[in-house]
Amino acid sequence: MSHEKTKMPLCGAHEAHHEIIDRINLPDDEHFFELAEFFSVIGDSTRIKILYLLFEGEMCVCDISEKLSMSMSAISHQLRVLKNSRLVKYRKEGKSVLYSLDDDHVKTIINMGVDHINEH
Amino acid sequence: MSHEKTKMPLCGAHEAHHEIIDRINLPDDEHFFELAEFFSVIGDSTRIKILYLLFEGEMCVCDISEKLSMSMSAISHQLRVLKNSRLVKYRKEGKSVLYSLDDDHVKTIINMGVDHINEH
DNA sequence: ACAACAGTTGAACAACTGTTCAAGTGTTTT
DNA sequence: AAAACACTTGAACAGTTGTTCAACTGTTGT
Repeated sequence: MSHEKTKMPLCGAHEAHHEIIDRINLPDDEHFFELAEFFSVIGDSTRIKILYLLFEGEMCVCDISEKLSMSMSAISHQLRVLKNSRLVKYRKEGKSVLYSLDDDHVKTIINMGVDHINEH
Repeated sequence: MSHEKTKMPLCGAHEAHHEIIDRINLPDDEHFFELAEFFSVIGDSTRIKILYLLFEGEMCVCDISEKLSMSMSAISHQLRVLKNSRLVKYRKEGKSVLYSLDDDHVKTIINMGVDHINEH
């Protein structure tokens, strides 16, 4: 018992635990980085507001800007982030650029976030 | 009707589009703030790694620290964030503090994030 | 009682993020 | 051609975030 103590590289916790822990194989860092990046994108209130608006249908930058009482520049910057994460797509129509959701189940993910908050 | 729609200016002069937009009622800022805060918490790779480990069962700070090759202090700081968001709970056992998931459907939410990434 | 252990905490600091501002593109109207 | 419009872009700036460091609490072992 006292001999094993020096061998144990981790805390003096139960060996049964360690056998379980050592068996856990985590994905590589790239996986976690991409996952974290995705959740960070919807982890900003401005971007969630934009997504909420786009739940109703496609919309131009000008309208989003007006509806959220923010500058077009600020909205444009955030739309680029959403676009880069494939949450949003766009099409040009004359002077306007019409944005819409690129992915239907983003709505589902956000609603699960709403559920989590409402449960507490 | 459909031909006119494509040529119709969306901002400024014409009001047809505005009538639709004006009807949209967004929740108040507090709702968006809480939602964004929740997604920000799982929008960090260290915290997602911790959650992945806790998917396998309860674990002490020391083990998480060792498994992720990070200082106990760094892990402890992040566990506090997860605890404050009710994603994680803990119980004390001697010198150790054993952390575990507080909420089962966090796993579901993260898996939806994985799906989103894999689709692109 | 003392030392080692497991973990927490606050301050400090570098890295990152979101908004603003000013200048730019391209399209439409006059 | 020129002006107005609907955006986009890069730089700058303040505010936020994650990790480290050092000091601390409380428990266990000798």
